[in-house]
Amino acid sequence: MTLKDVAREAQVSTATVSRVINGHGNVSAATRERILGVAERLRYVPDSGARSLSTGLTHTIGVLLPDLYGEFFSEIIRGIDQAARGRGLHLLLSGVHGSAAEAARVIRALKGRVDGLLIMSPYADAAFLAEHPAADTPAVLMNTPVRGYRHSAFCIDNRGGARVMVGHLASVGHRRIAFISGPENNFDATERLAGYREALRELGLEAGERVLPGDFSEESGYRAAQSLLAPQGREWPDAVFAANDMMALGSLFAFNEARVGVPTDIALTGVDDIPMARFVSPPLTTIRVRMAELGARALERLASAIEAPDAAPATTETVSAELVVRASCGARPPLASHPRPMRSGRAS
Amino acid sequence: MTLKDVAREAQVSTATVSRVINGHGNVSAATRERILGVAERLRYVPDSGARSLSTGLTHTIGVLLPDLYGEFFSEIIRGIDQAARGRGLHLLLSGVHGSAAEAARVIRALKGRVDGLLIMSPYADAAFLAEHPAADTPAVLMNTPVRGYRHSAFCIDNRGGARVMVGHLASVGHRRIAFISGPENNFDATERLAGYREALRELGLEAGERVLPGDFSEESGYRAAQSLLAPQGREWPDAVFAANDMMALGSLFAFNEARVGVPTDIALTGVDDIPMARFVSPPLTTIRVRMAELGARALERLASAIEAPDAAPATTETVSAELVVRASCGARPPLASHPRPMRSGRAS
DNA sequence: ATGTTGGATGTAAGCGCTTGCACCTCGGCC
DNA sequence: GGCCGAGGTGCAAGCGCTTACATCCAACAT
Repeated sequence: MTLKDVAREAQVSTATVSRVINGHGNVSAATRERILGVAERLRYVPDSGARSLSTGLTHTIGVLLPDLYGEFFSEIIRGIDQAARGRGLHLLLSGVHGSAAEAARVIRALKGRVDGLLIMSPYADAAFLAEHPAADTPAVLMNTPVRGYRHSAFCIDNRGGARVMVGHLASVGHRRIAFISGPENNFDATERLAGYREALRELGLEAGERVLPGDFSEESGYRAAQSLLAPQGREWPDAVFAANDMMALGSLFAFNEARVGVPTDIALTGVDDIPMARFVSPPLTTIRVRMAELGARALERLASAIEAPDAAPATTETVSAELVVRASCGARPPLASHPRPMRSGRAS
Repeated sequence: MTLKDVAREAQVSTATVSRVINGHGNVSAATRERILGVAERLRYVPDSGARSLSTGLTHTIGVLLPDLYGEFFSEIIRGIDQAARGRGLHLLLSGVHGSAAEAARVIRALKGRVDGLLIMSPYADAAFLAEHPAADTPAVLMNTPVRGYRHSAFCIDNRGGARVMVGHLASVGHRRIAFISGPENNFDATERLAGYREALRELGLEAGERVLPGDFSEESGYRAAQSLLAPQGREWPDAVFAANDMMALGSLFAFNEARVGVPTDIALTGVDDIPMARFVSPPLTTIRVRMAELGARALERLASAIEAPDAAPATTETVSAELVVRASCGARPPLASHPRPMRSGRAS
């Protein structure tokens, strides 16, 4: 079962077997065949753990995500996996829920098992990274506020996406554009809010600025819309821009309940392009973020950083967000057409 | 940076340092403190790879999934991750796309890096498992047709779920129940079809049996519904039971286009309870499968198999599928109420 | 015939850690 | 006072593999 067994059986040294298994060095054809035969017969499978110890290479990437939940992360993982497969790398996955301390513990536990780290964690700030044991391991950050001190980073262009959306709403004729924000301490959320405000400023629409609290949940979007419609409230805005699609959906239900027409009475848009966005009525105009691409690019970057540790300096790149125009923004008549077919819901 | 460095610095042998780090053996308080201090100062982090080689334990589970795509697998992974975290295990993830050969290659590559395998692959049949190198590694199968030869297995109760659905439709008064099937070589699909047929038989509704081809895609559901409505066709069935929700949605669009009322003219149901199911109009009656639970239970089973290799025999367990009654089956008036709030769409 | 290759193979020293066993040092006991 | 036991520590042999270096030998050049 081990190299040694094969060596003994084939009457050669372990070195020779190792050479054959790895295709290294000079081994005569005869010996090679013999060894291969024995290995086959003994069902020998090399122990990659031992190999890693010896070579210092694990061909494995540690992936730290804040949560393994939902379509969002499944997309990232898919992108990472695809890129990893292309490079013959394995993925050691870890959903980090708790504190910075937990994140640090996980990273420590990965020492000696991974060649590099892909980190997406709210706790992965500069202090954390400087202080903690990731120091000696190549790492790439995903969607963190940290601008690369020594690590490359990939971020979603939340700010740009929000600006594009506001620009689009304005171009369709909406002047008073309200915003339903996300959690206050959330990086994505604050960036989107900032983009919204910037765009209003640039377009001279500050007068219509109105920010409603939200927390990314459908429920909070529902409440935000209700507060907007409250009788004692001000005049309705022309459009509501929710910081994510789930809140936009919540708002949509509130509007439906109140018999407020979307987009006839009020336009509505979101961010994320979740699968449901195209299925609701009216289909939701939103911002699509290529999470799979983000994951794939981050892995590629990490892989090159591992291959050539000091070839390139740490960079911070941005994955562009793209406007997806459907009916809810009023740019098109809300026709009840058949959406384009989706990928199969089940794969097994 | 290594054990040896700490030992030298603290003027003790590596054995003692190892004991302190692992909390083993008898070490005087004084020495322990000194070593801990040095370790801290040197930022020593044990190399878990080396530790694994020495102990033979990796505390890592290899997870083989057919594809890392979509909500379905993200749920399984989440369940696995949660259970793994609870037991202090890491996850080595691998999406296996191609052939049985590729699956075998991946399993070989995992030798020495994992303590056990969680396998979900259409290629993981009995022959594959007997032949291939998983033989010496504890493994648990998920949702495969194989009945445990030496491996435990967890399956979704597709057949039972389908029967429950047919029973429900019948109880609501539908007699002629059509079925849109999934891919022919798909295990889930064939089980659901079998359940449908069994239930019809038991209920004496064979006369209404009608199976339309489908492939789990929305598009195929759309076409199936169209063929059902085709003018030259037979009389419409009372209900259409699609083998998954995506096809049910496709059918729903076809019915909408044809101005066929659901559930007034025709009832419609699916399987999977994808998030969209509750958002469409009318909300879709469906079968919910607890994928996260399946993943979690499979991991628990594997973990105990690893701890006590021959404590329990291989078992095949079934994860129950549960009926979710909404409006599309005609059991309730299709009211446009606000669905219960969903979990946040974004977590970062 | 002797020195020189260079291909084929073996030797053995690690990689960083764990752990059975041996060793030492005491306090306590008869 | 010698013996025992036990806590505290070190020694060294692995775990399974890779790889620099040494070795050997046939073939070849001079």
